[in-house]
Amino acid sequence: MLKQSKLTEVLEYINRYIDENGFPPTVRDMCRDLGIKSTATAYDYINRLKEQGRLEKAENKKRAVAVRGGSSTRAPLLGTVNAGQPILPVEDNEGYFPLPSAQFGGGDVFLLNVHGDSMIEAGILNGDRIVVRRQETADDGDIVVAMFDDGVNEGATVKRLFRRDGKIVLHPENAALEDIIPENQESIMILGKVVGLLRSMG
Amino acid sequence: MLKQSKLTEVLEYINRYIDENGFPPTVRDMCRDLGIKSTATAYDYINRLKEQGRLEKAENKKRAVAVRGGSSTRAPLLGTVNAGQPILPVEDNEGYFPLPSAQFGGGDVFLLNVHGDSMIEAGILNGDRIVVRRQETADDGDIVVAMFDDGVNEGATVKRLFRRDGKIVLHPENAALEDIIPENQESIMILGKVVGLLRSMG
DNA sequence: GAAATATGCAAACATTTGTTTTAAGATTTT
DNA sequence: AAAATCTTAAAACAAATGTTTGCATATTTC
Repeated sequence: MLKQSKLTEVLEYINRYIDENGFPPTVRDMCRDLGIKSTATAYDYINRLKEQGRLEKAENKKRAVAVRGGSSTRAPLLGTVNAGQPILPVEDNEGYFPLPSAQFGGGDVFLLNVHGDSMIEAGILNGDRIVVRRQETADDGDIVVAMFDDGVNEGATVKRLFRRDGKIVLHPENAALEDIIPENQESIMILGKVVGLLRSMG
Repeated sequence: MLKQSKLTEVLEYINRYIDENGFPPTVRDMCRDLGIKSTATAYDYINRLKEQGRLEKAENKKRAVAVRGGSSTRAPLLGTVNAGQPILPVEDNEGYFPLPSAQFGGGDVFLLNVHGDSMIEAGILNGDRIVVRRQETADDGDIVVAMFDDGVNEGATVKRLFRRDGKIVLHPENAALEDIIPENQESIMILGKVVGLLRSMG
């Protein structure tokens, strides 16, 4: 029986290669970088990893292996959101960012730059970049990105969502700001739930 | 002049393909999926995108295109740090995480899990994962990971660093906590500067 | 509207790269 | 220790895929 640790080492190599190059290695890349002396051996390792379900592989295609789950997901940065301003609705507007799937999971996520201090007491600061999972509903207490449009207030905003007296309340985590209870409740559209954030400092 | 929108469409296709398959498309994939009738045309598009710096491409290799900005750095998660506990010094202890280089830059960085509330007013919460750039010095006002060891206090900690009366002060961003001024100033070792953080929520 | 240029196509070509075959050690089993 | 099985290797093979060439058609320039 081949040692699991060897296969794991190969899998980690493939992960690393994809992270660094953006595309998977060939069997000959594996031979060179791992000290394997035959392409047949590397080929065999790949097939074993595939049998174990740890790797996906399309037959006969070149560089066509994909790590199950993948170590990174790609999320588009869609624009900027703050208290009251609309999101730029253009997809792929500011490029794609790879996110560590071990940190944020997979799924349909996008990024938004946060402007303003309305969520400062939840630890979301001006300039942070939030990770948003696309979903149309949310539970009480979730921090969401929501759009609404009534006569009084309008736009997209990041707030903690509550329901009170049958109405949706968008609650800023900032003692200086008031809860938002949109007049036109039907206009409220939840774009997603905030599942994480990235911050760059100094 | 070829329309930019067409090239952008091609780039988005490549992005999407990588998202769905985990590896880049071939010129023939592009022909089939985009209705292009010659591989030379698809080949030409790739080269134009490369000229514009929107795509990276390794010559002669199969499926060897990578979307620029999609590249990531790998950072090891070295352990946990809180106010007073030592870092586990084992490298590669909890695996490597790919970080978006567009967000955190390259360089020698590592990750640490943060335990405790000592930096809560700087927006660093319990459970956050900080991105630390390895360096041995720091400027006044930098948030650093530092170790020290004297009779009174010891261990590794995340604090804002100041110099006061010629002494290094480790300042918690939490009104409930006191500044730490290590007795044995010579024992202070700066492990790195906090340049970012990752947070998972809900 | 003719010349110049840019774009797209088809087909051939060249190379990379996955796959198979055969066999030599290494390890386990009998 | 012989037989059986597993692992790695070397080399050849086959297929996928990048690249080039020559030409036709559209678009721009004069």
